Amino acid sequence: MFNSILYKKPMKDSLATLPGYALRRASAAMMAEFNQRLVPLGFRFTEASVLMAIADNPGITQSDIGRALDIQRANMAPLVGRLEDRGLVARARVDGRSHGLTLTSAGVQAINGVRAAVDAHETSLMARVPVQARAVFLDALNALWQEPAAQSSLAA
Amino acid sequence: MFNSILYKKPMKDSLATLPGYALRRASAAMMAEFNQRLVPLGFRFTEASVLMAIADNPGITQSDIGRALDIQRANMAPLVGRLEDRGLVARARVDGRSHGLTLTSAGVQAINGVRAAVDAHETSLMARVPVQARAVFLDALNALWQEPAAQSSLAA
DNA sequence: TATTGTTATACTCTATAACTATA
DNA sequence: TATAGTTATAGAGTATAACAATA
Repeated sequence: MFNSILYKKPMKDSLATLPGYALRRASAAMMAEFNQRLVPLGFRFTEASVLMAIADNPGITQSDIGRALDIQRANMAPLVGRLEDRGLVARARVDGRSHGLTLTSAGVQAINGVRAAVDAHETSLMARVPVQARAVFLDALNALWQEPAAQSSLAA
Repeated sequence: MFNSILYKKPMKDSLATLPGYALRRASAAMMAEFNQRLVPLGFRFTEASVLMAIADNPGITQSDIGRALDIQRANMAPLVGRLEDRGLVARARVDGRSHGLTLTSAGVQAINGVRAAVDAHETSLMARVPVQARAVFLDALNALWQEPAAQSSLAA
């Protein structure tokens, strides 16, 4: 059995020809790689994305972040709470019910590390995309979640 | 506030220009849509993918499926257990420790429904991909998880 | 020694319901 | 009535460690 790997007949894998399956595997692989980059920074993916949203939009509310990033309000609460406990984010009441979020100075330092990790990750990712696909790859991905599903998508 | 939506200034969203972020959002959106298609069939995504792997490779073992689909051995046990309890999959000892998996007749019927859902989903997905991207989209996605990461990918 | 299947366990993300206080 | 934030809870996917049986 010294060569069990070489002699093992390859399994049929009809899943690999399906764009939907490939999309999920690609996303999972890239998320795993990106999360490894975030480990030394002490962040998880959702925390990093929320920090970036606040850095881009100082004073934004939790609900607006949730709508933009597709994170439930209920899940934003403990997430922002952790960032506040770490001294990275400050809440300031906008009106009686809304909190405007801003980065503290420690938060600004943290976002710099996050952006470096993001840049490295995006470079690594695009390097694996075939050259002839690079110009259209981002638009194709964005079309899948930004465009409304075609009419009667569930009946297509 | 009758027009709060119209007058709400659009937030800056630097995430939307990142292929890695777009990949995750696209995958999440497509998974949500596909899972909705599977609800009436009574399956979850991982169950459907395992059924397809067995249909393509009768007699395959749990460990081989796990390696092909990137599912941990430990997580295959309860997953296959559920399919067996529903009478869709049969286990037959290959040797003292391996079980070869095959579909029962009920499993064959189930896989037909799964394949119909998959076909509808893939059609709906590709319809949203810009025409000029379709020829290269699948290869780009597969490159992201099938190709080994570039050397020193975490330092790139 | 390595592999298969298994159990137990834990973490992350996600989803819903319900509550308060405010608009 | 609708919205913001919160709490509690549950489901699904994923990850590691450990074990017995077998190769």
